[in-house]
This record gives sequence, C-alpha cells and structure tokens, in this order.
Amino acid sequence: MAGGSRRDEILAAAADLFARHGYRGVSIYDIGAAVGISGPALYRHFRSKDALLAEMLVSISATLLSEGRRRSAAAADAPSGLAALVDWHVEFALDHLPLITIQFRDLDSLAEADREEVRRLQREYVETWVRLIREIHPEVGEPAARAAAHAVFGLINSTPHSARLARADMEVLLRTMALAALGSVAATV
Amino acid sequence: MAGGSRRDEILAAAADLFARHGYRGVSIYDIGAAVGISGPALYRHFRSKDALLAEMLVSISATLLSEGRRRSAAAADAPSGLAALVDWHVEFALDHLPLITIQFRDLDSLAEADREEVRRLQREYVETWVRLIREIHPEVGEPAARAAAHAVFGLINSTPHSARLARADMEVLLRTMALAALGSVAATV
DNA sequence: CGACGACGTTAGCAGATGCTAACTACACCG
DNA sequence: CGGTGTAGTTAGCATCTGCTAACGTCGTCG
Repeated sequence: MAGGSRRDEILAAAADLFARHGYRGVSIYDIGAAVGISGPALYRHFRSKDALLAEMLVSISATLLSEGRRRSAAAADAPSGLAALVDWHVEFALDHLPLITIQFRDLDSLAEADREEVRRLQREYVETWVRLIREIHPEVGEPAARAAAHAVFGLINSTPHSARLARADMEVLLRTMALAALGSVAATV
Repeated sequence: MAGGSRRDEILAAAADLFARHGYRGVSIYDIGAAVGISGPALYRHFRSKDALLAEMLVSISATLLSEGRRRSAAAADAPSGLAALVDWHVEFALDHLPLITIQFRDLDSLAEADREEVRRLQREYVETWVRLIREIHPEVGEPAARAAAHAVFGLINSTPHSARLARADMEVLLRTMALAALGSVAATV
C-alpha cells in the first residue's frame, strides 16, 4: 500500500520544522501548512503530536542501532568494526541532518513510555561502541569508554552547526577526527 | 550594591530549568517557584522572559570569547595556544553544564537582535580557534578549520550526555581526545 | 446506484502562558 | 511621622495551541 506516502511526507516536513524551531516551537498548523493541508487534518494520520515525534525518534534510534550492529558484526576484527561504526554514524548524520538535531534536543518532550523506549535503543547503540572500544583498549574502564563514545557522537553530530564543507570533504574530516579521538583514549589511563 | 543577588539567583535557577526542559518548556511560574517567589514577580528584575534568556546567552558567549582570547594570547606559541583554548573550553563545559546545553539548543528562541549579537560573539570565538589551527596547519583551508573547530566543540560539549566519570578523569579524557582530533586535521588534506 | 471508507474542511472548546494592572508590605530617609 | 522606592502579591486579559466534533467530497466496489 502506497498509503504511507502522505505519512512519510508529513514526517519529513515535521522533522525539518522541529529541527529549525524545536518541537514546542512548531504548531500542528505549521506542520499542516508545510504539506499543503491545514491543521487538524494531521489527526487522520497520527494519533497526536506526541505520537508524531515518538515515531520519528524511535525510528531514528532503531535504525542507528540495527544498521550499526549489522555493519560492525560484518567486520573482520575490532578495529575495522569500530571504523565501520564511525563510517555509518557519519553517513547517517550527513544524510539526516535534521533528525540528528531533533534526537538530542527534543527527547525530553516525549511522554514517559516513548522516552524510555528511545533511551533503551540509544543505550544499546552506545553499548555496541563500548564493547568494541574495550576490545581494542582493554585497559580502558567501562565508564571512560562510554564517555568517549558520547564524545565521538558529539563530534560527528556537530554537522548541523557547520556544514559549509562539501559533503565528501566533510565525510573524510569527521571520520579522520573521530578515529584519531578514539585512538587517543588509551593514553588517558 | 548586592541587589544583583536576586537577579543572579533567578538566572541560575532559570538556566537549570531551561537545560532540563528547554526554554519553551518552562513557564515563568516555574522559574518563580524555583526561587520561592511566584510568577509575575520576575518582571521586577527582567523586562521579559526573552530578556532573561538573552542575558544568559550573551553572557555565556561573551565569557567564552574574552577568556578564550586572554588565555590563547598568553601562550608562547600556536600549539600551546590551541591547547590553552581546549583546556579553557573543557573547564567551562564542566563548570557550566546547563549553560552549554542551553546555548546550542535554545538560541533560536531568541529575538532577531539578540540572536545576532550572540551569533557575532560565537563567530569571533570560532575565529580564535580557526586562526590557531591554520597557524599550526597552514595547508588546511579555512572552511575545513572551521568545521574542525565545530567538531571539537561538539566533542567537548557532549558532557551533558555522559558525565558519569569523576570530574578530573573527564577533564583528562576530553582534553586528550580533543587534541588528538585536532592533530589529525592536517592528514585530511 | 448506493453505501462506505479515506481524507480533507471549518468551528470551537479547554487549558496553558506571557504579561499587565492594581494593590500591599516594608525598609529607608528627610 | 509621612513620603518614596523596592519587591512582592493576586486577578485577569489576550493569545496560542492541541484536539474534538460535525460536516463535505470523492473514488471504489458489491
């Protein structure tokens, strides 16, 4: 059924608006106008404004996790697994710039249940990174590895704030910096 | 005059609330309640809710800039100047965790004029970094250096998302990763 | 053809929110 | 003692916003 096309159109428009003005800074009228319908027509496609955001955030974190697992598992050894994770995250961040912004800015606008679901997925994703980091640097403690993973996310997710570089150059720059940062972690023990 | 104490108390409480729920997720009643007064009493100290946020953001970026300039200028050469910037930014991020969150999440909630003022200060701060990066790596283009600076900000500003490490350890970890990331930039040309 | 389901419209309600108005309590000072 | 400025109170207005209700249109299909 191609009936999902309108839903997807709405999701994309909403993502763009949320990224620019924040979840609470966008009304359902704004979202409707962005796809050519007006206001409450959204409720033919989504149960609530919250549900729209929830679907967005859950799908982001689920995609990050499943594809991240797939790629790192396909690697021959730990270092190339970590490199695959870096490549995947960079690729995702550059392809879905608005979603990256939303995920770590509007997460708290979610209802308890959905927020927990997203947090769970994010935690598992982080654990994928942590496991590989500690496999490569066994002397690094788990909290330090987790903090390092978050730091690399921050580095890669900085895209929305710069993005004045050609995409290919940006890809190389972020990957290089991320790997260098990860490689330095062992020295901090 | 110690009359500024109430203002400062309000600013601190508001920063904390804004960081947790976002500017638009906090009402003036919430802020009032947080300092033991109720609602509209805030207007004895600030012209508007916007003005409160504006003062916060301008003061953050002004502090970052002026102290950043001071410390990097005091360094003997470019590499130690850049290291001084890293240290300063790490120190600030760890000391003012809520402010870091607010600055790059609620900037768009500001009125045109104030937002421009903050952006100007931020741009000048970034330029301080860019100049030093290019002095060390002359073969790196200006856009790449700027993107690299933003990436390092992202790395350091990841603090709010982790922070499970003892402060001293976090300081070392972030500084090491930031310097390693910066050192790798030349390899991307 | 007529029923129906999908998708859209406008009107309007209920609650939250920024801000003003009017008033009060009190410290300070000539 | 009376006047003044500071810092607080509550009541209430105007606006915005999420959401529901009631209704219209149209393609599909038994």
